[in-house]
Amino acid sequence: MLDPNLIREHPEYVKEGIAKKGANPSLIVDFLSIDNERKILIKEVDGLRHLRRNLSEEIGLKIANGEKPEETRSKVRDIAKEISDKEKLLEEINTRFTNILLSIPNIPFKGVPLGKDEAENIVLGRFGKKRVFSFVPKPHWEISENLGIIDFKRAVKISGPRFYILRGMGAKLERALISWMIDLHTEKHGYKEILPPFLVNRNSMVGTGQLPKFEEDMYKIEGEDLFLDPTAEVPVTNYHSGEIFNESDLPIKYVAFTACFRKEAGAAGKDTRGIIRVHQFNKVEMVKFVKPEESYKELKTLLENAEDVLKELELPYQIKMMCTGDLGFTAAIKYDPEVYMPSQDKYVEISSVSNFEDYQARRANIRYRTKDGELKYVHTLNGSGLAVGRTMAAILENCQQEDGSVYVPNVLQKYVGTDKITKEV
RNA sequence: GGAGAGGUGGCUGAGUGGUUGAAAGCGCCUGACUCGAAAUCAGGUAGGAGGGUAACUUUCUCGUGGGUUCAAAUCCCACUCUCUCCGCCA
Repeated sequence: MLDPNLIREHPEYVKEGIAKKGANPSLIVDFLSIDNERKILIKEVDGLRHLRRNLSEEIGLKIANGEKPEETRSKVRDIAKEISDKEKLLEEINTRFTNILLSIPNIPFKGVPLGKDEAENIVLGRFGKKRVFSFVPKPHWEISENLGIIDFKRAVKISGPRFYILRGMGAKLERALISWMIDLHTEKHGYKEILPPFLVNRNSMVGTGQLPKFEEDMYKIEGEDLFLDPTAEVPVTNYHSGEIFNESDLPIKYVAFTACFRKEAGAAGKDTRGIIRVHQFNKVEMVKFVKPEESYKELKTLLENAEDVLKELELPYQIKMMCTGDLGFTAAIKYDPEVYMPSQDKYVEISSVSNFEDYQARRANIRYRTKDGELKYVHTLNGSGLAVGRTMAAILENCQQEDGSVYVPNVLQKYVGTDKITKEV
């Protein structure tokens, strides 16, 4: 959430900021009026509590002195009644206060280009060499079905649409990608590996900003306070919720593999074939907790770490910078590395690297103590490194051969145990 | 799932109705001593929300929520989590 003081002191700035994301600036007007009401009520309640306390102590003294406290006692009884009435009002207003704070999105970083939606995102650069094909490259779903390494039909039977089953070398390639990516980030980039639960509670989902606003996109366990991870960002960021670091502990860098579960509620008809948009996919995610003054430096290396995966796999990619309208609810800035898919001659999002500044840290209450003893919110960042299913799709398409086989990128051969995937039964 | 025990500050651990947001110890910070360090001595050391430029001040928080009472860390109820034993189970 945003700093309430920032909203109080610079309401116009905040209004403009959230308007760039397409949020309604009237949220800020509402917030300020609730805030005002709340402060008045707090003052009243605090005053009454103070009075009650003093009179109660008086009663104690009177009893000790052998005096009769009845008169004071009935006075306090009346005050207590008044307090409990006002407390109910305060509780109500506190709920409204929190709810509105939770529904105000983060403000874009000043360098983020203004834009309404994904059409106005900016390509910052293209990297890697696109292969010249001597044949018409096939889409990954054809390649994989021909090879017998992905089964789409039976996935529908046992689960439903937007699921898929990996078999044989398909399954092994997926496993290899996960292991290799984690090893790359732990050994080369200095991240600590975490394997978190795939189910998290509501509080965690609120902490990272998935809830309360995007509940319809999340899978919920019926009758329990549990949701399926939409991304490892949720368990890993909340790993430190409510905690206070020492300044010397920062930065903290984690890499985590989880399966990710998404309803894809608003995506009807989009990417219906293949493994690009599915309800369950594997992802390796990097998460950082850093000092505010270092967060943009850390963002840069985070992006480099994500790009490194693509570089080592020798996959052509581009970096897109999200415009204000496509940043999402919680991010202040976001870069999307996109991998080249030959069959469509298009770049497809394969990672997403964001700085949330202190927005998630406030929600999840993650702070650190400076050398001077001051408490401050950390900045949180995360980036996929990478979405494993989409990486597999990219490998299948970019590394396909005319005979239908697929060569395995150098760095993976050790993990897969072969340099070539051929048709299997 | 059944039975029992227990949740107090960074940690250990006192506290069973009235200046207790909380003794003591450890840890940490500052100062003194020291060439420096250790030891020792003195002092400081939870968080949230209001108010105040600030010093400071009011209030809330002893797992969570409710109740009793003029007054609750302390009494009552519910829930929750942890630990031990039994059962079940990958």
